Amino acid sequence: MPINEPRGAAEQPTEPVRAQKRARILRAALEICARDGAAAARMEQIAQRARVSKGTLYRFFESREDLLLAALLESYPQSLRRAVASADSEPDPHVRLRQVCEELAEALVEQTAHARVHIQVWGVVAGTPGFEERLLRSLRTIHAERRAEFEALVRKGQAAGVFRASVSPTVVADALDGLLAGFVHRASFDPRAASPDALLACLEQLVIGALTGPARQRSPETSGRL
Amino acid sequence: MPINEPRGAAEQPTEPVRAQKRARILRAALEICARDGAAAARMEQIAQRARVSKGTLYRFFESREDLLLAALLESYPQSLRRAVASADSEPDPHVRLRQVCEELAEALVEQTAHARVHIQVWGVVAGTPGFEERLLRSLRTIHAERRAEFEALVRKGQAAGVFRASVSPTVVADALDGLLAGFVHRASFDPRAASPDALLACLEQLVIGALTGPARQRSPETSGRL
Amino acid sequence: MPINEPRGAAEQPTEPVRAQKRARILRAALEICARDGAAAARMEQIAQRARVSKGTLYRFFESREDLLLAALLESYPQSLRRAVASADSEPDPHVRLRQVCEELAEALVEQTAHARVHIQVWGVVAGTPGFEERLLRSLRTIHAERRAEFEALVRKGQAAGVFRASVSPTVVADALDGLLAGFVHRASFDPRAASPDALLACLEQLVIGALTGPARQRSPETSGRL
Amino acid sequence: MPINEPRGAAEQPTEPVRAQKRARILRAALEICARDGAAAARMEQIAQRARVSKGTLYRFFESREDLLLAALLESYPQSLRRAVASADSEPDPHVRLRQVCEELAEALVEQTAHARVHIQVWGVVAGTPGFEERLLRSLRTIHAERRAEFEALVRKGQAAGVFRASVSPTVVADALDGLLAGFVHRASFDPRAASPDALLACLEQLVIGALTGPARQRSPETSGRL
DNA sequence: AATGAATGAGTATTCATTCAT
DNA sequence: TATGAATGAATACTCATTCAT
Repeated sequence: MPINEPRGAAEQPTEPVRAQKRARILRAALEICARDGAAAARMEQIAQRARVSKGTLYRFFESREDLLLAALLESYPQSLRRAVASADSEPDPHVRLRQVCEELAEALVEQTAHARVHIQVWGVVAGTPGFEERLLRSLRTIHAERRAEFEALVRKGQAAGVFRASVSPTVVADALDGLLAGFVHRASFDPRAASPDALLACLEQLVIGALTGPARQRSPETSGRL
Repeated sequence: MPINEPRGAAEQPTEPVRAQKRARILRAALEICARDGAAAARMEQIAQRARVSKGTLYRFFESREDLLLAALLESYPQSLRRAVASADSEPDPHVRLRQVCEELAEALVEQTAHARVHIQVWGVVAGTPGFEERLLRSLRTIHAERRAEFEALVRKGQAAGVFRASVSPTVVADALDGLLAGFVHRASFDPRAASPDALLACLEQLVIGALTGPARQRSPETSGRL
Repeated sequence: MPINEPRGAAEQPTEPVRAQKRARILRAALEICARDGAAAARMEQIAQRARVSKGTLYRFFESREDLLLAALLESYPQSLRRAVASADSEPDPHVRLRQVCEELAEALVEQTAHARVHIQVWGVVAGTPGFEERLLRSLRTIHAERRAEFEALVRKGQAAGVFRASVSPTVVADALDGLLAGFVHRASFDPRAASPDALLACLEQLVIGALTGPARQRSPETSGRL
Repeated sequence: MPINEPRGAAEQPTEPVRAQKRARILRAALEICARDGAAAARMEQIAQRARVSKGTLYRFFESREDLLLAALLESYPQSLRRAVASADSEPDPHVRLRQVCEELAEALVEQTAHARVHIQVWGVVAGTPGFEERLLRSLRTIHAERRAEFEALVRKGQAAGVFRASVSPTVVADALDGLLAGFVHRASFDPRAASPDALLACLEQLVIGALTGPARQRSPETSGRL
């Protein structure tokens, strides 16, 4: 096999380098957007931060809009999906539901930081034909996937007979997604009030409560404290 | 004090004219932001639509940021507060809660339209020292007031003994506000999925359910009343 | 009448000022094109020379192409038409023909200076859709008018019986126009060889000769000297 | 000297390859200039069409101006000289003169196509010190050579006693060259009006007419031979 | 010698803001 | 007070040229 190495070696090193450069550019753009706002993100500044020249930016992205949108979208999935990406191996729906709620609360802070960039870039991309559509489509997909996961979780618990059948899985999924989105939104201008704890309390008292019954939210001795 | 009226009469007629002109400018700015995005809202265009000259704009607002922010903030309260401003006279907390939920669902569409402007203007104002802070402070106030109203409503029902005491009024207020904000956010890119009906279902099954008990929520004899 | 003056005076001064400014801009552009070439004519430079700001340029012309083309076209007619614009009152076709030939020879120098600008601007405008077509259409018109004048002159002389009827007026017009254009072209890179005298000799020996007969080009005693 | 061939054989094969590559580059440049205009001729595009890399271009030409100017100048002689390069063996000056006129008319179309490139490249080169001078010097030489050929033709005919001695050979040469240049110029924006036929008519009625006398030009017995 | 990725100087254009009228 | 002509700072993007491979 070492005999074949050289052939590929001549090209292989190129790709990682290119990918790294691209990643550096996107990270630079994201950092600047988060700090100064996307409207203030100059190509020159992004290039400097990524340690490339202005011209190089255009070897990777067609335009400023293209670059900023890529920076947003390629940072989105990780941030949003991580919320429900934890070990799916937990068999007990009760425990799993609780885990998911806690993960959502934990994700709040990170997502809030992202929300700022999201708004910034949306503002830049809005009105640019094609780009806004790409952004919207991407968001729809992400949220739809997240809701589908929530819904599957509820159905599994209902099938197992541990969650109330009277509550619609769709509604629960909408509520989980909606509460997270709402808290992210509010946290972007009022992080103190829209805290992870407050989100967790909502999820426990309303969502878990609806699925498991008000008296058994968690365990008798702790429910009173929440 | 009608007695004082005549005194100011010499200039009073001027004031309404000035106020009207200011309102015309703000309305023009808002319409253009809603249609083309704030980034595309040119001072020239705003002036034309408001039927004043470009120079006049600067007799009312210090800068473009100032004008756009004013257009956003002064349109905010109406849109947000209207959601809970309806007849507060309803004495029955059950009915009142239901009304509020329906009002929230109804407000969704209008608020979604406003969310677009909100994002646009935020993008413009972001990075302008002072202005962004004004925007955030204003948002905090609006949401705090809204949550206070929700909370008062819950407390009243609990005091009357018709709402469960085990649910925290704060949590319910957070959830109402959060669900609305989340649905508004999602509706801004997926209005079909984040429909008023879906929001209403969440509010009914989770919020009303938590306050009034799951058993009454769906039972034949009570569902009609809700 | 002085009573009416003030009314018009309030607006009238504006128009001349505007027209003067426009003319200043065009002259500045033309001078720079003639000296450095149109490709090197920067908007900044034109603005400085016209003593206006860069932004003002765009209040008069949509784009750089628009400005340069206007500078070329609005300087064209004068230069080209002057060649045959002299007193048309001369009744004797012989004398008139001779006058026209001398005028053409005199126009050579000025037109040659213009030819440089012409080439420069054409190079800039070429490839800009719409602008190149405007340039070509304008040129066609100018040359067609000039040839029509030449043709009319010949016909008049033939009708009077003083020019040979065997020579086609169209051909003479083509030749006059062609010789002038050819000499202008050559003079643009070899002004010494393509001199007004050389052009005049061509016109006399060939064109006048063809119309009036080889022996009588002018008068017996001078024909030998030419 | 075929004997010397082998010695250089080690590198000679390289030379043709190099020359071919150079020719490919020039042809590519010319084609692109003719189609899109010289201002739009990108080094990248020229390289692609010539099937070499951008870097290679600079092993043959110092700069873009150098390359475009070479493309223009090295295509010029062929185009211009071909007009009078045909069989010089014709002994009869009458026939030869007629041939040359017909060749000029035929050359018009091709030269007009070339004129476009000429203008384009001139526009690019103008203002670049040194290059513009090279262009002008080259043009002067080409036209001087052409006029010298015309002049020699006339002198030969006059020496043989078949052309009128009263017409200056220099003037005829100027007129032939001037008419061709003028028609080429005009054909570049009005190819319909400045047709080969129109040029031929001018040459026949004026130039040939002046040399052979108006009476013989159209008389039945000679017109067939012309 | 050949390649083509990287560079960065160079510029047309926009538009918020000013201020003479 | 209102106007809108004038201003000029600010910036995305291009492309000739270089040079490490």
